[in-house]
This record gives sequence, C-alpha cells and structure tokens, in this order.
Amino acid sequence: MSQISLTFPDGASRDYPAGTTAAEVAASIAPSLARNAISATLDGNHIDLAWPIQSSGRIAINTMKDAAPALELIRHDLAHVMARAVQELWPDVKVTIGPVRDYGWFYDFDRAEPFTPEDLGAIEAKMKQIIAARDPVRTEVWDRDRAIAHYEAAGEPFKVELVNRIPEGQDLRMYWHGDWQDLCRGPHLQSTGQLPADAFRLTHVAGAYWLGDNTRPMLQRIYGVAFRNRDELKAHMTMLEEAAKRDHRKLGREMDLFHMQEEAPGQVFWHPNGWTIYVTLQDYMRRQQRRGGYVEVNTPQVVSRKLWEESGHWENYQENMFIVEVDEEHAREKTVNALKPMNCPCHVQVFNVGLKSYRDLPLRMAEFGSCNRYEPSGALHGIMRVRGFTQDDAHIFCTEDQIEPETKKFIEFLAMIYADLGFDNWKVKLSTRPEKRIGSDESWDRVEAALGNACRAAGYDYEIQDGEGAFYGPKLEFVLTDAIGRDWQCGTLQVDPNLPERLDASYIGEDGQKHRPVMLHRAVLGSFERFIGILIESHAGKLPLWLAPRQVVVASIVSDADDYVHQVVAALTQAGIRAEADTRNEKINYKVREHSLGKVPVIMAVGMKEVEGRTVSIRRLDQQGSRVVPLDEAIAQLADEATPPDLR
RNA sequence: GCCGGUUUAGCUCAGCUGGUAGAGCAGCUGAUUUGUAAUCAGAAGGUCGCGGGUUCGAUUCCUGCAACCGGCACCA
Repeated sequence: MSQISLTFPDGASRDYPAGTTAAEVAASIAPSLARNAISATLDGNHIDLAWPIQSSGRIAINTMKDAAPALELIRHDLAHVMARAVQELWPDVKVTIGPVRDYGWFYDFDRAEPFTPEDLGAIEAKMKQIIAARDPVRTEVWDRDRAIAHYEAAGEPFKVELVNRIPEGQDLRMYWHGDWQDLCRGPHLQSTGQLPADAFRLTHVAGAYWLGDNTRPMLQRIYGVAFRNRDELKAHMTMLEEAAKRDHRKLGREMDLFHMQEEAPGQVFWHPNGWTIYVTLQDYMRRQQRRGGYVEVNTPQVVSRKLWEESGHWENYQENMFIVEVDEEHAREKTVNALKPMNCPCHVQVFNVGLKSYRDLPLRMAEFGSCNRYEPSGALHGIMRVRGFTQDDAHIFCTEDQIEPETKKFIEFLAMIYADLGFDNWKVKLSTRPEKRIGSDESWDRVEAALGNACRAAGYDYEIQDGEGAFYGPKLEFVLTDAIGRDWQCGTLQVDPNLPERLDASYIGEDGQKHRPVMLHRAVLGSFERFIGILIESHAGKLPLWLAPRQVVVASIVSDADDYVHQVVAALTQAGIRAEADTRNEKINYKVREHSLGKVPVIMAVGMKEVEGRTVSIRRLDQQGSRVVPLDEAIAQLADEATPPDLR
C-alpha cells in the first residue's frame, strides 16, 4: 500500500497509508481531537471525516470552533434532518435538493398541499426529536444505475432526474441520517446529535420552480437559519429586527418622503421631503456628468410602435411595455405608441441627425430619462423595483477601440460618485455571452476582455456571471445591498453593437467612409428610485447633511422666542440651508423627540437665553446633549457641511 | 406571472365559534410657556381593500378581483 504525506497547519508533516480517513488522522494526533473533530479541510476542500484520503496535501482538522466549516456542516445536516422530518410527518412528500445559503439553508419539496406556516412548528419539533435521537451519519459511494434503481423503487422522480443529470461514469455519494437516506456530495457531521437543537429556526415557506425553470413544477421551499449556539441565533434575529427598521418603505413613511397607492402600482408619489433628496441627487449628478464630458439631452415619452419595431424591442418586450393608443373615435388616424421603456433608441435618433465624424467620438449622451416598464406584479418592491422610474442614463457612441478606455473612465467616474454618496462596499459583476446570442465568438472574446481589462485597470475585482449577458453583448453590473443584504444592481455598463446596426447609426471615419459606432449603455445610479431606496436603507434614514431633506429644525422653547426662531430660519435659508421653524406650543422634549424620529440631522433649540445672546443651542441627531454657539458661527459651519461634496 | 401570507381610523394594532367595531399615537379644540427623545383634558374620526354569494343578519363563512409582504421566475 502506498504512503501519503499530510502537512498540518503548524507546518509539521506525517506519513499515512493511502486511504486513511480524516477521522483516523485526527485520532493519530490526539484522543481529544478525535472526539472534537467534525470534518477536515484538505488543500482547501472541505472533506468528511469518513472519506479515505488518497493523495498527499495540506490538511486541517476542523472542530466546532472553526466557524466556517462548522456552520456549513450544521446547516447542511439540518437540511437533511428537516427533509427527514418532513418525510416522517408526510410520507408522500417527494424530496429534491437542499443547499446551504447565507445564515441557513433551504430544501425544496414536492407536495400536493403547500406547507402552512403552522406546519413549520411541527417540523421543527420533529427535527428536535431526530437530533435528540443522536442517530449516526454514514456514507457510501454508489454507481449511477444502483442510485437510479433505488430512487425509482422509492418513488422519488426528482432524485432520478438529478442522478440522470450527473455525468456518466461519475460515482455518487449517498448519506444516511439514521434510516433516512439522501443523495449528497457531503461532507456531513458524524451524528445528528452534534446539531444544536436550540440554534436553528424555520423561517418561512415559499414556492420555487424545480431547477429554477418556470416551465417546470412549482415546489414548496422551506427556509431555515442556523448557528452554532443559541446566542448566535439570537444575535441574528436581533440583526434582522434592526434591519427591518431601516427598510426604505418604513422610513419613507416615517420621514414623509413618498407614498405609493393602488391606483398607480409600481409608481412613486414623491412628497416634498423625498423630492428634495431626488433633485439634490439629480443636481449633483448633472454637475458630475458635465465634468465627465457628457452632453445632456431629453427625448419623448410616447413613441410610435414603428421605432420599437425597428429597435427590436417590440418583438422581444412588447408584453412589458405600456401601450398607448389614442381614442379611435376621436382620432383622425389610429396610431399605436408605447411609453418608452428605455432611452437608447431615442438617443440614436439624436445621434443620427446630421453627419457625425470620428472626431465626435466618443460621444457621451446623457439623459435623466423617465421610463415605464410593465414589470410583473410579483417583481415590484417598494421604490426599488417599480414600473415608472428615471434612469441616470447615458449612451457612449464610440469605436470598438474606445470600449476599454471608456469603460475604465466610467468605472472611475462611478467609483468617485459612490464614494461621495457613502458607499465603499460594492461589487462588480461581469455577465458574459449567453447561449442565444448574435455576433462572432472572436468579437465576444474581444469585448469581454475589454470589460475585464478595464475593471482591473481601474483597480476593481469582479465576479463572472457566466451566460448572463444580453444577446448582443456583455455587461458590467455594479451591485449594492439593501438593509437585509439583498443584492440590487444599480450601476451598469453594457456593450451594444446591435442597436446602432438596427437603427443605422454611422459616423465618417478618417478614411472618409461610413462606419458603425458601438454603443455603451451606462448608468451610475441605475434609477433614482432604486438608488434613493438603497441610500435610505444604507444610512438608516440618517442621510449626510447635504442630502437630508430637512437639514435644520429651529424649535422654540418658549413662545417669546418665536420671533428669533423665524430670524434664525431666515438666516439659515439665506445661507442656502433647508431650515424649518417649529414654534408649536409643545415642550422642547416633545419637539426633540419628534424631529429625531423624523431623522432631522440638526435641531436648534431656542429659548430666552439664546435670544439674548444671539446664539443657538445645537443638537445633532443621535448625539446626547447640545452645545451653544453664536448664530453666525453655527451658520458658517453648517453651510460648509451642507455643501454637496463636489462643490466643497 | 407562479406559490404562500396579509389587507380593520393618518400610523401601529385588538376584535372567540356570524348580531353593522375598539385602543394607543398622530390630527382637531382648549388649558399649559415649557431647557434637549412623549404636558394634561375634551370632542371627533371607520362603506372593516373592492365586487358577488350563503344567511333573517357578514368585518367574521364561501367566491372572484386588486394591492401589498416573503420567496420563485423576470429585470432590454
């Protein structure tokens, strides 16, 4: 039998016979390690204690103290235990898959009757019984035919399909938790008794399509969260409660920013406070775009079907467009139009007026473009996914050689803006060629490389979303997260050689001949609606002073100070600060509380002392206490802080 | 669009098995002139999401629709 050499984290090595299991390795080191071991990490791969090790490598034995492997095992084993519990409670339920995800796991079941929220309690109780039984976990390697025969006999059609999707000749691993068995690549714990019965919770049920395909059956998905101990679970639940307080829908109401109503689903009624954020952000973006070499245009909302047919959108997206028809009885002729779902075809129309020279490229054409899309009802989400929105859109008409430098320039532009707006953590995703696509592989190679190079040159890593690009070109997505960690695409840059072709855009090159430009669709914020939603959640409503809709409230303590309050408000307003007076007949405690809850960054309290000294007592949001400052000094400080970052 | 849940006053929520609704806060009126996160009192406020059905009678039961919430699918 051949020998293998295993290197431990401390650098020491030992030789073992090939086929030694990680459990045996642990036992060879110390009895206590053998007792506490839960899995091993071999050359970066998480492996089961029961698997034979066939080749040399770097090994680490994991215990419950190693958070990442421990959590993975706990969540993965709980997925199996939950599936077992479900089948014990309802033997006719078919099992499918159950992966680990952030904070927990889910498992998809096929069942005629959906699970009710009440069922979750019964399942949890059954899971606790299984854990208390301390059943051993064991594993075997099977070949495909045996697995298929087994699942056909067991009446598990989804498992049969899964096995059939695994490449020929590849062995399959089976796991048993007690008598209950599942197909699983592992690794797992050694006994259900190792699971923390008080550190998991089933959170919700939801429908989910089999294999993520909406033409396949809808399964019942149960989500759970799990941690190593009760305190970690409790901390997680507390974190979720805190995150719920940052929800932009809740803050939008509390700060009186906007509302939405049934008569206009997916569209925003902006209130004065919310609209102040919107226009402040728009003014800022307009200044930045001018500096960034963009020209701004504006194009029609209602555009004939003809243009959408030419652009190809009618064919692909008709059911997602708001169709506008004039009343046939009153109109002289019947026309069919659509509210524009995007600005690009209109921008090409602007580009196409007059001859363009290569000297005009790159031509960066921007519009705060209001678009309407009939999004599926289930996709709507507060102001983050809406049917009526305004993009900070621009199209860069350029040559293929200019794609890379323009992309790099754009990423730097976006990074500067995100930094100004308080975002340091954002992800870049590169979506590459999909199965159904146009254009040659060589051209895709060039353009994908250009985007990747530009990213790296700008100093940003990106993750690849294989096959997620548009049919005509790859794209970059710039992703921010909301209060509870959901990803939202905000910025984007998309390469499009297709639309200039379809809409016959051209420029005269150095050679005097007509050439086809490439279009880069790009947005920094994405839409004002989504971005403001993210902005609210990431700041928990406490926006930086320059973006805060109400920057200062001047509150009287006694009504004899009312005149001075109005003088202070006038002076602040004169200095360009958004200030309001609160001279209501209420106690200062009441006013401080109310404006603090309304996330007003600065409260100035004014009583007779301040009147006499021409001072103000300044209280900052979330800070205890206040300080008394001469009025002129206070205004100078605040005026500076209230200046948008690009103007400081 | 699909699966599940929800919808009662401006907001947050009560309302057992059917007998036309209740609280706190906000708003209104009055008193109080107050020093940094809720002053007191009074009056008022609801087609119980919308439509249909069962019933002597429906906020409650059944049904259709809509919006919203959580997922799934979608996101040019």
